[in-house]
Amino acid sequence: MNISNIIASMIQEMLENDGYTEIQRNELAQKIGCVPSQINYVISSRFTPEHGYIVESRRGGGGYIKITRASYDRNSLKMHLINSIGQHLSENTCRAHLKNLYDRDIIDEKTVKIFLSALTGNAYRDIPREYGDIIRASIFKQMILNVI
Amino acid sequence: MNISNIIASMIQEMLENDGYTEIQRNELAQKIGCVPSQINYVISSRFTPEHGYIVESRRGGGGYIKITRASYDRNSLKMHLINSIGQHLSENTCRAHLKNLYDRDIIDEKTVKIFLSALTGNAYRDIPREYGDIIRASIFKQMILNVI
DNA sequence: TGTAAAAGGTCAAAGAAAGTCAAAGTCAAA
DNA sequence: TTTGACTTTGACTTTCTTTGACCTTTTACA
Repeated sequence: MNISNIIASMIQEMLENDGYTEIQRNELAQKIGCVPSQINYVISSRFTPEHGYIVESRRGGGGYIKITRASYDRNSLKMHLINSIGQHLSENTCRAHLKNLYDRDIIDEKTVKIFLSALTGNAYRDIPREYGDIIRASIFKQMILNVI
Repeated sequence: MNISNIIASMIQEMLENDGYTEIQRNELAQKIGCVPSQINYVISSRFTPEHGYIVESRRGGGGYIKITRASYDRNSLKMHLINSIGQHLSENTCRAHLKNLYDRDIIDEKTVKIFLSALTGNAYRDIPREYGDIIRASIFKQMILNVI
């Protein structure tokens, strides 16, 4: 059993109660006996949106890392979808996904509108296409987790 | 919990009644047990116009710091907000705006979550900050118009 | 009127977390 | 045995907080 797995299962355990936990990075690292940055490694390799987690953090005095498990129960379609999207997402593919979700009655019209206002349009015109597609992919996944 | 958060929630509490409070900086600092300038820090990091507050003060004998929660109607607030955002929008400023909208009951908790998932998080860390701020500004405005 | 006292304001340094990145290590599969 | 994915490590960076020395404005009153 490597250290990363141990860290991961510790975090899992903390999440057990209510799918939510707040950790102090340095404190946890010390308790486990690893370098602090390994906590980051574990989080970024095992607690990603693809895995169904939302991570927030704050630096400075009183800083923390907050991990939330998005409720899976709904439909694994959500996870499927998220996992099917790579690092990039074009506007067209994005629209296709949304149409699909709408057709299946997974999201309503208003929600489509919200998604579209965040994922298409002028917003993306002012920066290189490359970056637009990266950010669109990332936002899309995050929104699927949070909104649906 | 760090001291700044404690100070902030004390001020929040004082504002609760009628969205208005007047404090004595030194007195408050003494009561809390911090240096007076920390009060300034808290005010300038958490009670800004972006957060929806107006702060006035006066020095000398009988001096004070007056904090008021600004109140506008929905529509002018919306327009004001959109106009106040330029080409760039940092994550922190964005959060401040959202907190403000939430505090004023203009958007509910779920909507905050939707906004946050579109406007913050790892999505923006994979591309140069410059572009992230541009696209955040753009999406934010678009979402304000479409969602609220 | 001029000066001391009483506020509040500013700023930069030090401290406290978390984040990033790349180099080095491990290990199993081809 | 080489390769490539995954881990481990640590130096360096960024962000947020705490502290204190010094500054400015206002008032009181000799």
